[in-house]
Amino acid sequence: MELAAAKLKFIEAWGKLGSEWGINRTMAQVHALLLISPEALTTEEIMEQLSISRGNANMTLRDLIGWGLIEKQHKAGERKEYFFADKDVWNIARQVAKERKKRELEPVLKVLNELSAVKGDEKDPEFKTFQKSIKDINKLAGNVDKTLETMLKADESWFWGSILKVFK
Amino acid sequence: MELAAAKLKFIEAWGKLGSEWGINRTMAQVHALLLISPEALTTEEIMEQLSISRGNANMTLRDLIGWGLIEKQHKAGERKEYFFADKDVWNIARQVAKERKKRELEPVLKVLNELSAVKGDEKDPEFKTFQKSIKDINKLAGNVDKTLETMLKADESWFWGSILKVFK
DNA sequence: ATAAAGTTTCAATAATTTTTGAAAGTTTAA
DNA sequence: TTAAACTTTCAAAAATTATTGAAACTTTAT
Repeated sequence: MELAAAKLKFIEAWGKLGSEWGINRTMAQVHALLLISPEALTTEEIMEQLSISRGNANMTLRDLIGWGLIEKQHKAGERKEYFFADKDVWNIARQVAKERKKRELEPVLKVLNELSAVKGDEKDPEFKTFQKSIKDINKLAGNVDKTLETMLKADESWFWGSILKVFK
Repeated sequence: MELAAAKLKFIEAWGKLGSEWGINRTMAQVHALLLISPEALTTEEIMEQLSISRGNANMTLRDLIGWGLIEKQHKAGERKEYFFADKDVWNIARQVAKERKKRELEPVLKVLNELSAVKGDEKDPEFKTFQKSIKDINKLAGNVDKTLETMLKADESWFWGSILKVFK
């Protein structure tokens, strides 16, 4: 396979994975493009390479900055803004984990905690089943939360080294 | 909070979480409903409680069966089909992990492996950057894959016990 | 065989999400 | 200032995804 074809394939695969995980396809594709670009790119270049509109490119780039996955770069003596992606895959994973934890896991944990406090008739099977499910989900979510906390602070090789050693 | 209100809140929260993770909201809500129901429910009851159409209920229930999250139950002397959810939250987590691994992670790993094999000019920064990103993503995906494999076979308390002990 | 009870299908519709593109806004240099 | 270069916004359109509901189908009991 040619490099050009391989790049397209990667951008497509990354876009598909993103959309399956609740991340808009274009956003994942722009991220993929910047991830494999040695140089920072302009909005124009991104628009052209992915055949997307200026508005879409602008919004998507803004979102990616919001996710902490890319940054703006200014080149001396140039008006144009350039964009580049952090190439460190472990940083990317941590950044995504951090944002999704904050945006999705934490609100759910909050609701689960409220629901844990609901009182009811201990003899009522409806109540007992509800209570047990909430308790179990809460426990699982708490474990996921603690593991993510560790991951966010950890060095890649230590993290996987520890996990894979135990799981040998 | 009343039990009835709490149930609605749980169904809503579960539906929202599902939709943020690429799972259709109705599917997550039906799952939530069955998860907190001590008894198996009929299609009629599900339609009514969630205000959804028969067609939607039928398709959603079929999908949930396909994900291995619920099962059909036949009651003696009754024509109707009843549905119930596995209440074991660890089983649910494993089942979801198993399906998403199969449906999403594995296809991506396949593409990444193909892309790892692409040859090019070692002096070309375009090629070097591409190659490094693919390699790094491949490594991360491989570690995730191994960890999921372990999780799929593991007992809940052993799994979290091992992880949290190391990460203390 | 037939009718009632129940289930499935799927074309049409509705809802939601994404994208466009042109206008408005901003910054810089002369 | 002015105008060119560039960026941002957002209402409208397009694309995608989810839902409906009625007809077709299947199963069971008589």
